[in-house]
Amino acid sequence: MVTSRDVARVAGVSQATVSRVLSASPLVTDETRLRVVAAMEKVGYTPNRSARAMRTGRTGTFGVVVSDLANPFYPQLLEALSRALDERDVRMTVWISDEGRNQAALDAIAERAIDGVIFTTVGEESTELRAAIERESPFVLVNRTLPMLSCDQVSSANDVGSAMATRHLLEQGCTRLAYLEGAASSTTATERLRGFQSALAEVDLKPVSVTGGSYSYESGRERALELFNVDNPPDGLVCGNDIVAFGALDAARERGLDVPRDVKVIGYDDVAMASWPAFSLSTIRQDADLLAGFAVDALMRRVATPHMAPHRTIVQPALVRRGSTA
Amino acid sequence: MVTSRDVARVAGVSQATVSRVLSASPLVTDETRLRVVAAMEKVGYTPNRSARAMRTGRTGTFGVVVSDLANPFYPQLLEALSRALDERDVRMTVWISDEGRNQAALDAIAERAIDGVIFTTVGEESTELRAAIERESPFVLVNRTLPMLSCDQVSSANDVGSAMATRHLLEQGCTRLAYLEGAASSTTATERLRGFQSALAEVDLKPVSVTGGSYSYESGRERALELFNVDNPPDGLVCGNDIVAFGALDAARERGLDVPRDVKVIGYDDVAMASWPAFSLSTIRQDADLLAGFAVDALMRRVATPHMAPHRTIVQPALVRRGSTA
DNA sequence: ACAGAGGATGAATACGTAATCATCTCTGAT
DNA sequence: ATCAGAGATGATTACGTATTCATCCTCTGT
Repeated sequence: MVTSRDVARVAGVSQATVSRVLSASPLVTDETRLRVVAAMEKVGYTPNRSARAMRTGRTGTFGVVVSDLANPFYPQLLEALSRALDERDVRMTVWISDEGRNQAALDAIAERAIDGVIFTTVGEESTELRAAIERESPFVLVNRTLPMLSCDQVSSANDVGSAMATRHLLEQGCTRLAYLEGAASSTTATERLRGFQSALAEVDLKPVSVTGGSYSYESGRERALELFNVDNPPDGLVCGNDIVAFGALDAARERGLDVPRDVKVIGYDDVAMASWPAFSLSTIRQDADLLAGFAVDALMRRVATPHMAPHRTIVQPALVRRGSTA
Repeated sequence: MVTSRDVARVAGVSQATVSRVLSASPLVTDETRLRVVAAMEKVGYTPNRSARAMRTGRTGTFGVVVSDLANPFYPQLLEALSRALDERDVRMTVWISDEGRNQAALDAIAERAIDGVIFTTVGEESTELRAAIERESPFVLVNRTLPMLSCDQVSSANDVGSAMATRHLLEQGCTRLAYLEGAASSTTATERLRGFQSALAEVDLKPVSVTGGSYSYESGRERALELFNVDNPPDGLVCGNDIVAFGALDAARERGLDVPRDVKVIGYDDVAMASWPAFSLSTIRQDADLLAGFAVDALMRRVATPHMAPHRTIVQPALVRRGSTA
């Protein structure tokens, strides 16, 4: 392995000077800087991140915990986070799992393997997060909110978005609306449900049905099939997310219902598939790049200033009109 | 920060003994081991990975480079890799991008930020990989093969799988087969095309059409629409992967063609969506967990034994019959 | 011309761990 | 009873970098 000492020897300077060149210190003559850079080139030097990490206490790596890659929104968000981190020259260590990897990522902070972590999913119960706050482990929630938890959070205005979706269906003439909630344990689900209910309350309407389930295709399909079985079925379905909506669309197709004539369907997220002609799903767009950028910035600030007061960032969603409602 | 020295002081032993306990050395009495473990517990000790990495030269982290998360097969593969690495107590640093992040991951090896890297996508041109071999940077190709490159590779038998798909359509009575190739730059695409051609040659048939494109929904849809425009359109479509097949299915739907009566469609990968009733796509299953497990094992061996002769592992795919061909 | 300031560099050290080497104790065989 | 050898532990060092402290040199203002 070629070290900064080797570079120093070749350049005829001390190791300290090489280090100064690496950190772009102004205390180095242009002339020696050039000599050092040339020496680095010549000996093929690459700084050792492990050594640097030990010395500085910073690894230049953030953790990202993501669950349920089966929902295309998460790959999309992961990609956005990758881009955002890349732009800031930070590496990304990822934990994927249905549940319980939160602790693994927090342990990695304690082990000094990463500088902080971005959680894209957390349940209501968050004992380990409270402990992390105590311990001052830097972390940020993105896409999920826990109002009672005093930490940095970045999310989209789920209630606003869901209300937009609901009003859109009302404007399109729907009168019998059903809500297909996502996983009850997730905060996005409850927020979106609240938006639906408040939009209905504005016009003094009651929902035909509100069902709980999971954020999955199967869950959406099964619940929609149930809904279409009753006498006076709903003419509009507001879905917890796009995947649930895809299931609902297929259920309508199976029942021989025409979308949007017989029943209108709207989702949430605007995943890439929503624009496929097979679905042409109206939905609420969440700007993953925006969420990711805010999350990364928040975490960088948190790492730099541990005692900063927690900050909450809320991104506004947007309605995307497609064939499923028009 | 609490260090192994703190533990040593509390336990009344030397730092060396604490280190020995950490590495489960047999040279420690059960009695002192217990005392040390108790001290760790008491002071809340966590080993510092950065320091350990500097000392041992191993980070306990592998890199994974993945492109095109829009194709659900990759999230699936990424999740499988995450599982495989997790089981072996190795962390996973991820680079996501259309292209060109290969170099970033290889740089991370040079910087001692990771021990090795798993590439899930590589193009034919691989100058940087040749350089990596020269430099003895440990890496493994999974899901892509480069026969001319002397490195560890894990892939499924794409030609075999594609031939299986083709024979299946022939058995189902198709006589006018078209092939919708994936990205010509990818080795999987050319291998799968070869399997298609050889299966047709077995029965002395010529393809109606072979078109190049990308591994995307749009590419599949557009090419299928073209195919359905001619006088005597194909009655079977063999697609480069499932996403292309989804596009083809939607094209058929748009044209009012019944699947599988008018045209049969088969994909490749068996992503989760393929089993959705909306598609019910027959396809060739690749066992992502198997690929991931082999890839991780190969990389661990490569890291442990740099001069080991390169090894190639090939996993057999399996036919999955669904509605699109029956 | 000289003192003092500040700019540029080198020497030395610390980060936390694993591993080597040295030391000591105890057991068992002669 | 003595000694060899193994087992258990402690002292010390090295990993590669960033940073502090010390040193030297040059330039400026009087």
